[in-house]
Amino acid sequence: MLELAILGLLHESPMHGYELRKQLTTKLGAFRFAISYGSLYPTLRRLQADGWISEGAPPGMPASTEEVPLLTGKRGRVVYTITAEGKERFQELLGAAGPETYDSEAGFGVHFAFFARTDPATRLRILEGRRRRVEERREGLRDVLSRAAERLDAYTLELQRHGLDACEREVRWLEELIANERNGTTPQPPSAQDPERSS
Amino acid sequence: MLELAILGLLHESPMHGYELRKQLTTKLGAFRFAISYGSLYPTLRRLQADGWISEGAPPGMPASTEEVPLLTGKRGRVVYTITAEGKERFQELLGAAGPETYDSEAGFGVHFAFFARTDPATRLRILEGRRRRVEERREGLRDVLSRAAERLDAYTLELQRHGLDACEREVRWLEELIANERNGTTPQPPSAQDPERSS
DNA sequence: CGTTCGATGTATCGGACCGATACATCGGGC
DNA sequence: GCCCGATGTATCGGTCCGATACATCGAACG
Repeated sequence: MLELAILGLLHESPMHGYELRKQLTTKLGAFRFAISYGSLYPTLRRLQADGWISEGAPPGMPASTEEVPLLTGKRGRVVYTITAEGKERFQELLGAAGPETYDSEAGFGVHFAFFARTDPATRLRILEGRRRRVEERREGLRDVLSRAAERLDAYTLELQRHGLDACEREVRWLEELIANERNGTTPQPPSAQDPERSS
Repeated sequence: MLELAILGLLHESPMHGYELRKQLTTKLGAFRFAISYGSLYPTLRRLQADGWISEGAPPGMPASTEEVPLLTGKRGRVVYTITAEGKERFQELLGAAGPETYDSEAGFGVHFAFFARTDPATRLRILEGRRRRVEERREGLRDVLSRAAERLDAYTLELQRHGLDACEREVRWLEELIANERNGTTPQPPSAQDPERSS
């Protein structure tokens, strides 16, 4: 999950850890409150070991802009740049639409956040998969509320009702997005200003 | 988190792992889809080591009812019973209203699910703490939407909007619950049929 | 009658992610 | 001159998840 998110952000521009976390928080803030450094830094090191990202400025760009002068001490800010292999990996992860994509809030949120760079067919598959998942959950809650309501106290009942309401709302939201997706009226800016693969 | 949930369920009646998971799923199904055995069984063992629960039927009850006859093979079903210390521990956890109580969905959900056995003052503190947390999140989303809207693509924007909507809805829900709580018109069954401490 | 299949049931392992914590630098206000 | 909050990198222990394995039981199906 974090892997996709990090690659996606570094695909837009090189960044160091702190900035990465801030961007992660604002872009995915709707689904998770904040990403912990305890997961961010280990993941960064793993991505680097796998060759998807590398330390330092991108090879094409001169590294002299402004990231170096600030580090007077020993442990300066470390800028991470996505590699060519990393970009391929990103596309691969983007295209994946397995259960891990819609099972968790976070998983769906991250994929959705990069929908502008996902091809339309995959977008549709992810939205429909997510809808199916939420519908299952909704049915489960309805069953509990209709069949076992008398055996639960009022607070638990209220919790279920609130959960059911949220499910119904999300399903309606997804329906709308799916409909938009089908007739191309996507709420998305035309790809003119974002040429899909700028490398 | 799991600790509180398990103690709460075992407080109602002794149970084995499988049944525990099912109850967990229906009672807390509004917040988490299902609890994994990978967390359930280790937690059960930890609780047993700490002395909060014990294997076998409760000391007061004859264990002959129906849990023993089914185990013909070697590894039969293991019934867990809450101990007296476990009940104290449960009360202690119930009364806690720290950040861990409202920070995560799951944490809040579990506490809320046992509100019928929580004292009114704690209920109010937890609801208000949760509201505060969700309001902060809501403000963060509003800031992003008003200040950085033009720098985000339409999908990310839509995600934020949906998140903001969910936050506003939850705040309203909490307001209602808090109001009910304050003038005693709680949607809760009077404590007559559940004498708080039946041991 | 055997067999297969789904529900019931216990259990472990690796991995993802979090929360707390530590430490270091820098700019600005007092 | 000093402290404080924002910036910045990093680790550690712990919680929980997902996949997997394995065993029993009753019912369905040939």
